[in-house]
Amino acid sequence: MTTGKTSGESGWLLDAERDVQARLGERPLDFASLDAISNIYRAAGSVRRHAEREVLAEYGLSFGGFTILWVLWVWGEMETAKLAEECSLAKGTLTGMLTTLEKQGLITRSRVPSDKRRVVVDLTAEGTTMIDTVYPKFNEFEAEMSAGLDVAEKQELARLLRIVIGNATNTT
Amino acid sequence: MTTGKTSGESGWLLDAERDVQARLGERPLDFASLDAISNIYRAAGSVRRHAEREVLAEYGLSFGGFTILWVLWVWGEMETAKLAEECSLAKGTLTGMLTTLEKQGLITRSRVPSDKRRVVVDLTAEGTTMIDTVYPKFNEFEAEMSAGLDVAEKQELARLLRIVIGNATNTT
DNA sequence: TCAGAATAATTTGGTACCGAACGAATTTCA
DNA sequence: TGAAATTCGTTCGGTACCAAATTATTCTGA
Repeated sequence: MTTGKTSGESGWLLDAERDVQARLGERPLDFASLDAISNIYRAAGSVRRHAEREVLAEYGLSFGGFTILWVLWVWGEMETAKLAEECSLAKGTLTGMLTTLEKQGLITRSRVPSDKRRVVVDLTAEGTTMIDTVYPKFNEFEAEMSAGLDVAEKQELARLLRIVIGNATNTT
Repeated sequence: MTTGKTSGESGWLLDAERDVQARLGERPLDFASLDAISNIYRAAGSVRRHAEREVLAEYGLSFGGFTILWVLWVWGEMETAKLAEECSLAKGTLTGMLTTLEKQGLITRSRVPSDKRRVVVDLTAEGTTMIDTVYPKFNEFEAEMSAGLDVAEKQELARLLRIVIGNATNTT
């Protein structure tokens, strides 16, 4: 059993870190990296689920769908290959999600006349209204998720993560 | 096109932040929070995909399956409710993944004699061998993912993320 | 004691997501 | 030119994942 620290998920990591140390203490493992990296997907999962439940569900949007809308909103119409890259999605996945968003009337697909293999995606008026409405709420949510960090700490967190992202994307 | 900031993904958010600001005009958004939080799921996605492709695929493990094995390895046998919580999985999801791992011969399920509703999960010998083999490689991978950060920075990253995790799990 | 409430895992129905295979359109170069 | 290679988006098969409904077991109280 886990012993200590009563509570749910927030006490979890402290226990985990202690227990891993106990279990694996003699082995030549890099605990600092373990701690840093494993917390990344833990945090991402918690934040994502929380966002879907508390912010996005009300509008019928998945996290991925929201991201697509957001990217189009910020950068304007975009071809699918570029869009998939910006959203960190496999292109096959994007196809399905675009179909969903299209059915919801939030985006349009149109083939490029000069190269009919290519498809350009853009927000509809409804899509624009949607993201206009949702994003401010989402940003409030982001602020809640980073409560307890001052601005310098938020910037530091973003900077450190940017280095990790670089490591994960540049090295094959 | 993405324009600015030299290279690929590390400059991405700076562009996005600038573009969002332009798009939203004078609206009072919290850009520091946006930057910090959005980088979390970006990093998590990159790291996760990279782990599945470069480390786990060779052993036929999904990221979630690996996590289950790891938790059992560190803490020993566990009831499913606890296991689901530790792995941040819905209990229905866990059921399916346990079935997969059971077919692979890596874990066993057994009902608790004193309460036959409950199920205890444990590693088989094969499961133990598997995680014994895989985890050191996974830890190497974690070190690669945090290359460029010194120990203090890794600890700081972990600390900041722990605060976010607390925010995402405590407030419902 | 025994019917209903509570609790545990599983099943169900649906989306998201990936990698690989596919087919259509375009480019290359003999 | 025109056939082969390349480059698109989509389709396909499969896993992962969630929320809600279901089934099996245990607990509760009149």
